[in-house]
Amino acid sequence: MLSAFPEEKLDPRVKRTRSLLEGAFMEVVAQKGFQAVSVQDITEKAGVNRATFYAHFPDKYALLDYTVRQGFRQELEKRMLNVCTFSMDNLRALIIAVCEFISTSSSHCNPPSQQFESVMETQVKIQIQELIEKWIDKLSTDVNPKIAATAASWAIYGLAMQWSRDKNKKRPSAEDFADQVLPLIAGNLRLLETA
Amino acid sequence: MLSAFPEEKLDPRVKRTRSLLEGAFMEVVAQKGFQAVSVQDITEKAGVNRATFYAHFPDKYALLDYTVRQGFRQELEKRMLNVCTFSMDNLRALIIAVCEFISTSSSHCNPPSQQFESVMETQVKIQIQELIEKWIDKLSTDVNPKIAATAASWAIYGLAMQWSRDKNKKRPSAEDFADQVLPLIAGNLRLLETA
DNA sequence: TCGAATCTGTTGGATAAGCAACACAGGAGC
DNA sequence: GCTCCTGTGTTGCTTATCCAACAGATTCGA
Repeated sequence: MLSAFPEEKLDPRVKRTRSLLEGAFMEVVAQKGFQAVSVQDITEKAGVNRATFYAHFPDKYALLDYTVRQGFRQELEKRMLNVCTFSMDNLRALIIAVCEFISTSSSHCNPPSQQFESVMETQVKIQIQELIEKWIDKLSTDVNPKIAATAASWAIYGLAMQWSRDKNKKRPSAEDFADQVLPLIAGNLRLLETA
Repeated sequence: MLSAFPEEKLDPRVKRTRSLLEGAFMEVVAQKGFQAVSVQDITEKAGVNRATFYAHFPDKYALLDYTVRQGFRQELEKRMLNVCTFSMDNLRALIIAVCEFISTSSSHCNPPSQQFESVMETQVKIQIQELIEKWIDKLSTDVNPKIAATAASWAIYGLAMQWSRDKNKKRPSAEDFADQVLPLIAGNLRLLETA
């Protein structure tokens, strides 16, 4: 598999350690919430020395960044969105991915702190933007990739956020919601005609 | 917890490595059978360097020893038999433990090789024997601990083996079987009167 | 307000794990 | 016979992790 992310030639020990920290982090955050969690909690649960933690991350905020980033990348990989070109179907799949990632992630942190949501927003938007920018770059269009990708990433995240916060019984499924907003985003990209 | 097995002050790295090897070993053995498995298969699946394997075990047979030993210890710990004294209830629990351990283990190795069963028999009997010897030591009785423990361990293992090979529809549950043979074993220990 | 306790980052030296390379031992096929 | 191939153990050197100890920050209750 030709991944777009070249983080695969790492020392096995490094992979292992980060993965252990990531797993432990998610567990303890689910139990106590992000704020209440200490670095000690994480390393203890992970079976990793505290000094080793600091060799990888400056603090728990950096681990949160890393965890969210990795999580969303996996979400994209799962749907093969990391190895594809632009199409309406893929854009739709991306919107669904964002909706479901936000939904499951935020339900996974009790209580959901401001810190948490802010980091999630930053990291996820960055990756949406990078992906869409790559999509546009591969097309021959006069749209400015950076501009269009920025607009689209903000729009997608905002919409997905609103959807995930919607507690109404009649909230549409992620798929239906994606169908609903798809033309809007596509118009945002000014790509309705080229694809 | 005051465990009878002092393997708890190990460097976290060696615990981790052995546990990874053990897990990978069980997986690949379940897939290909013990004979067909190579050291490479194991280390690859475990994400551990092959040289590291040899730093812990001379070959795959030693890993089999280790895995069986650890597995049975966990079986004992699960039932709290590693931290108790002799009683009929505990003897009964031990018989059940042996039955179920043999049953699940041998169903877990396809094809079940001679090597496999032989190692299992050796390792499990050793541990039954050690446990019973400790039990007897704590009692004030004129029974020779080594002799009695040897006889009991062979008898228990043999009976459990026979039970686990019994493919009859009307095979009793492990509990019923234990009740059935309990007096026999207890007589073997000549402890009917002292407990 | 003052300790006591807990958590945070950081350091130096010890130890385990990783890696690449090697010689060697079967086994398969020609 | 031969070579090719795959797996086995072993080695010297590099790198990551562990550990104990430290000083400073923060929290919390007396």
